[in-house]
Amino acid sequence: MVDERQTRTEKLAGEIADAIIDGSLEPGTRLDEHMLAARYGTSRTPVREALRKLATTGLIELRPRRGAIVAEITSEQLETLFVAMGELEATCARLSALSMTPIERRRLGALHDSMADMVVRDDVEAYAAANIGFHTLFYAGSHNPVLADMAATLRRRLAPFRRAQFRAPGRLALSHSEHGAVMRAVLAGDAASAHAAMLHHVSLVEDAFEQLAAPPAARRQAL
Amino acid sequence: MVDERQTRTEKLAGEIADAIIDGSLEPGTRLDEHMLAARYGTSRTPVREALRKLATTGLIELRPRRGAIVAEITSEQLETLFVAMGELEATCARLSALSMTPIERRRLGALHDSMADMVVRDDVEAYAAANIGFHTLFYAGSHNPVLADMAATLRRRLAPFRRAQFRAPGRLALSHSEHGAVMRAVLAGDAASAHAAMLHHVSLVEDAFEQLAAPPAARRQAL
DNA sequence: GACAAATATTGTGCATGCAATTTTGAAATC
DNA sequence: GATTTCAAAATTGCATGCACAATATTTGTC
Repeated sequence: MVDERQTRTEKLAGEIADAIIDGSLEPGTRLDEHMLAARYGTSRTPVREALRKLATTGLIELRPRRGAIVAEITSEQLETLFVAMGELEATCARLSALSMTPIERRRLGALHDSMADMVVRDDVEAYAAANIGFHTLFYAGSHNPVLADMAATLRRRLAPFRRAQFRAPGRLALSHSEHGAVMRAVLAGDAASAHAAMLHHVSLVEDAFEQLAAPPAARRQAL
Repeated sequence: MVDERQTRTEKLAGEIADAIIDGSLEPGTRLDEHMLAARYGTSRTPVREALRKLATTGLIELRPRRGAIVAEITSEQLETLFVAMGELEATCARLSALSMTPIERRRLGALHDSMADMVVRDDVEAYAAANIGFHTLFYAGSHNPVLADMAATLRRRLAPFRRAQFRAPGRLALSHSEHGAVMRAVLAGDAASAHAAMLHHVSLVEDAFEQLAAPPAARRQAL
């Protein structure tokens, strides 16, 4: 059997979070403690502790004595989350411009180059995966784990709403060109430009989301 | 009896957090579940749930199967937290410049004016209290509850390390003048300047902290 | 006397059970 | 037929107990 070093609570928190992010648990779903305990083959205690943890990330809503539900997000709150993520990413880019090491800068350039090929091949899958890596480089490059954590948590939380971000025609090339602007500013050590470029880049993603809006019905049917 | 609407878990989380922030529970202290349960007159279950919650804010460290301790912070981590808070505050100021309502702008001006009197009277207590209000105005003014929450949480977490921030001579006047710069940029709707001015302002606070550094011994004795 | 191994003890992780609150459903009234 | 009232069911909050892992202590050996 796999070396089971993490506690049931942690494993549960991860699995429930995944189920929410990949859409198996829709927003508004009641998270009955008995039901979850039965589904994952444990008692209610670790389920309760996992729910508390998820509640702090905002993924679920915990109402005292009234149980937990998968967080329902209004389009207004979604907008707020996207803005917050954009600002955090921009801040990470700003700090990256100031404090990335030469090795980190080289990695950034290499990744950006390899992504150019994916654009040419129109390989959406590969690009989407590499895109996460690209942004993660700035989290790390900020050399500030606190901000990096916040940004990563938000990105994860918004994942369900970004699935189709590269579907629209021309998105890949546009994204790559935006990446280039951010990268050049960071490599030049220009903090203000890096901030502005990243903010502009993530705003585009937000726009892409809005074009796909009215998602509740669409997402439900997608199950 | 007081209307006890919140659960024991929530109340416990609050009380333990307060104890950590006001210094009753020193960094490194082991948080024995039985001990806490006895001290607060409950069973271990709500204590455990409260500890999980505090762990996500970073106030305590939860090591699987090895119990919880009040987070020990290295000066490096503290630096990271101060930088993160500075960036978040600067971001809130930036957004405030873009989206504060006329009413919020008027309140900002009024508070800043009233703080001038406190500087003249050298009323450190009043100024410290008003200072929190001043910064809180930007959290609200960002019109982004997600960012506002993050900033407020960080400010709270750093509170123990900022107690003496206005002690040094001339600090009050300096702080007030910095506030003025931030305020003017925000009122002028100059996002970039607001960002820069706030970043500069909170960096000063960080410097003030560093002058008081080597805090472990000093803080212990202060109990 | 120092170090290693074995044992005892403490403390966490989790299961289970009970009390109290919330929710649901049905009956009764308007 | 709609609405209110009340009781039953379901569900959460919390307490308690047990098993196992981690730590402390003791014992034995070099």
